Amino acid sequence: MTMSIKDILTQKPIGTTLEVKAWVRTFRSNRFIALSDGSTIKTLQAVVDFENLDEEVLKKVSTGAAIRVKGDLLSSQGRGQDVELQATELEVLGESNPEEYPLQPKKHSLEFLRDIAHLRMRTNTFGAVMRIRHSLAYAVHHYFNSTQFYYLHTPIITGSDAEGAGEMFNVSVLDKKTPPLKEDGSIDYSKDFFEKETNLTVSGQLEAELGAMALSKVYTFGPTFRAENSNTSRHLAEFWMIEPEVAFADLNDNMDLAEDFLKYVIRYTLEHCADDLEFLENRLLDEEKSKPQKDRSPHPLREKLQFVADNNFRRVSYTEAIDILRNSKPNKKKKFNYLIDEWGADLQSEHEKFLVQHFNAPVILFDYPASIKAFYMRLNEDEKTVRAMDILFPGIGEIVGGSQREERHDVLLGKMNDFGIDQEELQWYLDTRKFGTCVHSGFGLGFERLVLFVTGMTNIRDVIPFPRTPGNAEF
RNA sequence: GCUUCCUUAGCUCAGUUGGUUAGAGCAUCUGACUGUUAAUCAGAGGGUCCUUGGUUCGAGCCCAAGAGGGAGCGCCA
Repeated sequence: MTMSIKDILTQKPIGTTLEVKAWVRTFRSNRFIALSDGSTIKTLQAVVDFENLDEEVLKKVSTGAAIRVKGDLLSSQGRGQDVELQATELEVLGESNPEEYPLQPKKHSLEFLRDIAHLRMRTNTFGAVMRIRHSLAYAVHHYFNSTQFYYLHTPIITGSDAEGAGEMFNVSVLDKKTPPLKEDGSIDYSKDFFEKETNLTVSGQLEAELGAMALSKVYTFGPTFRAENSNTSRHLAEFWMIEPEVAFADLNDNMDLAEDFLKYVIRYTLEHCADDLEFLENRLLDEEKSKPQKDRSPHPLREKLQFVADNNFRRVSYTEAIDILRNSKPNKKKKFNYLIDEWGADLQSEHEKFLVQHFNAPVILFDYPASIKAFYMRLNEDEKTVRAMDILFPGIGEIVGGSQREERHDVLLGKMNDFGIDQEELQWYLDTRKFGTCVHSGFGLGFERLVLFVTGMTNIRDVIPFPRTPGNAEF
């Protein structure tokens, strides 16, 4: 019987004969092989009688090799594990030349592993991150399915350039050296594949709104592309975004949804990824040992997650936040790089960090000045602010951005004029406000930022299998 | 895009004021040992000191340009 290592270690069918196919992590004392098949962070110890095995076969049992082991599962004589596989058969399925294999049974820097991203999932750290990433994705679908949302597949190639969420990657099959030109010398996209200019999507929100106007509650969960030259540990050029959109929901409903959703998926990983979280927690503690006290995390990873799952997020209006910031110590002592003096200022990372620390909890900021937010956000009665909200997480900053959408046709039209957005381009979007318009809201959540928070990793390039960033599209 | 730091063995790093043959730990290989858990012990091999140009009698070290990477900022999710 072939079993996964996860099943063997949880079911512990002592006394049965099993076959395992897995990769060698370490081979100690010519007798003990630590085997990993990626099903769990834990390894299965296979015990071989090297006296009775072909020496040539044993020599090929090196770190990284794929092997098949058949044997009897026994309770272990050693202390490090409950059970072990006493091998009766051993076959090397795929060799791994130890002189060339870059992964050694020792610690590697995350920067080095990033260079060998095609192999890094074989390490404990990346195995744990990828399993948690999977569980979070599963929990996302589970949450929405169980609350009557429908999963809407919005287009990846978009003909709309009015989403306004950032620089776009152009999609074209035209000849790059001699593209067809219009009379004014610009590229004639009517000769292109789609007979118009197209780009990779920067957001599925506008299309999700169309879905919500028919199915009431929808969400997207797909790849998103931004051609911004952003060089930070929180940005990717290709990332996965979750965008729920709900008809008949106002901003308060939206905040409730986002908070409930985040708590659910975090709780889900606490329950289902305990081994991986424990490993990452210890990894983090170990790494932070060399840091000064002030740079260390205030709480171990799982405690931090439990805290977020158990406590209410602090809801603070932009206006209140400005008051808090204006009267804060770093502002009065001019420690901020950007001092807060008047209402209307955009909040910088340093201010968001201060607010999260000030409240010692995740913070939801809402009702921002209309001038610093997108055209589609609903104007408040004060005509100065819009029903926008951002959720700020410790260590991550903005994890969610959302709003109640402007459902009034004339107001939306006015805003589009103010922002210089072509009406004809978004005729289909305006139609939702013409036919059966209603109050509706939604938000966008950067999936990788969620994975960052839950895993305690610090660079977003380490929570996606193959990161795309400016100057880097390897693998 | 801006600021700043870094680049020496497979990996992580040390390398004094510019001075003879560039070091350590781990990894790898060889041997010993064998119920190990970062196994242990002995030995060996392993270098385009990121690249190019310059200063100098002499450059891993100084200067300039370039490449790659990290952190921070801006943009955002």
